[in-house]
Amino acid sequence: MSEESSENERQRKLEKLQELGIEPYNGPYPVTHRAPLIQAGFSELEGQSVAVAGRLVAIRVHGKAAFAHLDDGEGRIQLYLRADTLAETYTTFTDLLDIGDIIGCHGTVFKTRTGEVTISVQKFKLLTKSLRELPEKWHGLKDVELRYRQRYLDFIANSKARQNIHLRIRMIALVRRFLEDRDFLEVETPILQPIYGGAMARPFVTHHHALNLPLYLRIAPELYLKRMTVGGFNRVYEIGRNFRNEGISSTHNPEFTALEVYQAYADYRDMMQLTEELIAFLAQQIFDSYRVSMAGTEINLEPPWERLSLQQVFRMHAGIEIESLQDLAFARNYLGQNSIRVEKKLSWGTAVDEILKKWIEPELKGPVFLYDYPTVLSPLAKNKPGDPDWVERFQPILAGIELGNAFSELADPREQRIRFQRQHQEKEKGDEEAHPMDEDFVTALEYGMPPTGGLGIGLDRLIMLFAQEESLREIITFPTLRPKAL
RNA sequence: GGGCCGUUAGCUCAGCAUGGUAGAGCAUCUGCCUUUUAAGCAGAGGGUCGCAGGUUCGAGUCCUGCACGGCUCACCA
Repeated sequence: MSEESSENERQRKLEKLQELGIEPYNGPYPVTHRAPLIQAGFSELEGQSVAVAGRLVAIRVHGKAAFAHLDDGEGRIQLYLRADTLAETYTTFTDLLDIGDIIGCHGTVFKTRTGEVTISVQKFKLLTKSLRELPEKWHGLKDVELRYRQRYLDFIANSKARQNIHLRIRMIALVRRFLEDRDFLEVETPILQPIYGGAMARPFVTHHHALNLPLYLRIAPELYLKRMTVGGFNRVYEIGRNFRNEGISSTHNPEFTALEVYQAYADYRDMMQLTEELIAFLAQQIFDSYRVSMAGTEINLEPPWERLSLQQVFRMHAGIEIESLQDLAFARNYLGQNSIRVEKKLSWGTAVDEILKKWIEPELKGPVFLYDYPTVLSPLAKNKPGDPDWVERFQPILAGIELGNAFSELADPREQRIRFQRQHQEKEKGDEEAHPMDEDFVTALEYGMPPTGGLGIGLDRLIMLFAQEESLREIITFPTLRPKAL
């Protein structure tokens, strides 16, 4: 087989290297410079000696001289190797090293006649022998299954894949900086929870042996973060993984990274401001502009963002009064006319939700805050003053995508208990995503939670939009896949 | 979970409508080559065509099932 013969070829070279007394897995190596710095600082570095280390990604042998490209993780730099400088080690390089091998080398910086900044190698050291052939140099690794399964190959072969992860890391660091600057404390709350909550979703279930207890992987940290505001932590946030046992799609992964923020003595209007300022800050830091190209259109993220109540948006985009959907016969008729399929049991809440998600939101370029939601859809949000049917809740929409969810938190333990009981009834009726009763949380509210604004943002989706990708998997370091059957 | 599409050399892809001994480029190997950059020139090796059945004298190609993946619908952020 070809793979075998190629591996044997590399195996043969590895054995030959050992015969020559060259250790094929070596290290460390004292690196003095990184590729982008050598290129940027050429005028100062010309003629100077530098030491670099990285993976050989291209080799061009021209008889008694050779060129190679080294990828050091930050960039690529060309190497120039000559038989007269390197003596007998020159043939070691040309005969026994391969694309994919990791080496360290030092030499002087110069420019070739074509103007490329290059290191004229004085000495090199093999650090790691690669036993498998890398993906093709020109087309890279295209096969999406291989790209996600062997993500390390994707990162080696496709610079956009690497850039996406760098962007992700940078954005998350910037979110932390933004919140630290506003005196929010980053906290850690349980991922393993005896009662899951804070969202409507099916959980993953696991089991603790010593306690002989079923535990759920959190679907959201919400109820614990609110317990912290009860405990006197007035500005908290958490960035972490949530787990939802739902389908996988270009905008859903079973584990995803969410930001949740809680600010005591604030409400959802403050959270709107926090949201637009946060995302505008990210755009400024990353693109140096409020105008950002997302999903094929330019979006202006400069605050303040448009704010549309559900009443307004239903009038504008659906041409109906939202309350008219409380008449289920009308709702059924309307959904049918617009060929919106509803698999769940039709109710006032599901009708609103379906029209919003399938009909209205995809049309909204944004950025826009949709606000004031029906209470039935929001078991943890606070009612609008004097109006039990509506809650103070909003969702930020960007390029037709729901980026998150926020509300004035429900602090009244009596009302919270009733909402839980209603959810519990839905669960009894077979709604697997209904919120379970959490007595301990209600108890916490009975001790008193300050008025609080809460915000959740799906960071993966935000990163996806900033990365100009159309699938979450492109910005998730290791996307969830079914293991290959043997 | 449903529908549609895909799976051929290490990688990127042809070949399949009309069945007849498996192709190209890159990579690899051999030879030549001291400023190339998808280096070049000459030659060579490399395949249970995703897996299992079926139809057929004959299947990469047609049919069925399965696996994995992508898109999409459904659910959710």
